[in-house]
Amino acid sequence: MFKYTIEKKDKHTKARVGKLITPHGEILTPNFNPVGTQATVKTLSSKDLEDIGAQIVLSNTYHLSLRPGADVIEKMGGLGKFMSWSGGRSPSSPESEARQGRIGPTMTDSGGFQVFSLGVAQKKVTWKDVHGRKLSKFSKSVFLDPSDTAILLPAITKTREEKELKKLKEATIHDEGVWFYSHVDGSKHWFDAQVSIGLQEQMGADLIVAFDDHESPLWDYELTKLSLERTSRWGIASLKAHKRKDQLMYGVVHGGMYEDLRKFSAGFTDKYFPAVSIGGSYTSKDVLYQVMDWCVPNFQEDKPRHMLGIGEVQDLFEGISRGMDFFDCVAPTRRGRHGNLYIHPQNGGHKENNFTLQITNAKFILDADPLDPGCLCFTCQNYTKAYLHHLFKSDEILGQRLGSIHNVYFIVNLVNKIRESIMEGRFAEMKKEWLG
RNA sequence: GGGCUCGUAGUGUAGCGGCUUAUCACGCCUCCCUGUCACGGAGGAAAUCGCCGGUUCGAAUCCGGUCGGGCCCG
Repeated sequence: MFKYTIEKKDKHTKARVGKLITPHGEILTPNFNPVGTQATVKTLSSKDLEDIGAQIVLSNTYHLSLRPGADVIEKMGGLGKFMSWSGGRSPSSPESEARQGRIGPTMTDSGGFQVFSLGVAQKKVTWKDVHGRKLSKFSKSVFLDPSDTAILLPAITKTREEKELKKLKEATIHDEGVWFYSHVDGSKHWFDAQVSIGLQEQMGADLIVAFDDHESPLWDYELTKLSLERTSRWGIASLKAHKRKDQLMYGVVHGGMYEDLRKFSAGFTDKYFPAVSIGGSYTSKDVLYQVMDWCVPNFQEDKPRHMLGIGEVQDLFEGISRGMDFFDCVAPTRRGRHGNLYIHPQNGGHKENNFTLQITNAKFILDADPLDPGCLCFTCQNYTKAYLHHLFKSDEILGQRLGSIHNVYFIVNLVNKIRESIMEGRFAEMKKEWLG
């Protein structure tokens, strides 16, 4: 039902091109998965995603189980059918092929990360460098002190004052799972491996993720080790709970920034799971790349490798060159909605600006050029920077949509071009052109 | 002709003798966003309080004049 084959390996790096066959179509790697947390990639229709060339969409078990409920998605024919996702255009199939009724590949995240990102990570911390300057990267990565308990804020608290006045509800992590409070209505819920996998089986995505515990990068070795032990235990429990054979399950590597924990976790995950992923939060890009360097040598060649939550331009190059196959990230859509739009190196993109420009800047008021000259996306083919600037300054919905179309197109096709460069033996060259 | 009102950043406003180096909102400028609670988060610039003159130790705040807007009575 699933088959992963390596088609081509790069001579100078660990980069590789592969093909994953799933029940709902094949996916070429390296591959970027747009994130559609609530069964929608915000502002984009399934037709938009097809036109962009996306091959798979990632949704979230936590969000969908709270609303509309995994049972609703099951009754509506599963995640792909529910969102009318017909999949990307296969290079081998003709443009005119009818898409009616076809369902494309989907993936769900386990919900483990949300226990962290909506709970443990809620306390605000600003990272500073050795000179006391605020770090531009990861400055929003917020982590609780190990002694604090996790907090979830009910959505019914609308203003900051209300939030402060409301009694904050704690989420508590136990050996077997997590109690947490819904951000939708404040109701109490239990998540563990059996629950997460059961929900993911109901929703029916092709690729699913084992239920994992997420360490804070601020935690010391002992706390991180305890967290990793939970992840390992929950991973095995996830495998035991998993019945459907038409779903491929990723195990998740953890261990924070500790070499021996990461190496152990990578080997452990590779030993038990048919597919491997790397999870975590990272205080810098250096740590992120170091973690991948530790993990990858412990993975077997022929298993799909997913880099959870990662997908900025530089990180895609560094991840692919280290042998990672799949990436997902909210950056293209979130940046797209906030007017932070990707541009190629020849148009001013570089590492320092994350290959983006801020379209709301006043210098674009009368700019008659396309956003990213040379880009073939719908936005760049039809609109000027001046118009995009106006849309964002006016808070018009079309701005968010055109920004998202461009950003997702940019990243999906950047990875597609990287894949081609590996096939043609010029990946290192392309990486140098982009990163210098 | 007489009377009453109002005049504070781009806009709308708070303050009505020392607690204000003048409040708040929007707007403006810039930065940030890595398994999305997110049209979100952070920072910044910008007003000699219509003008002139008094009273006072001290005036955006009180008084007089003046200019401008609005209203009322003849």
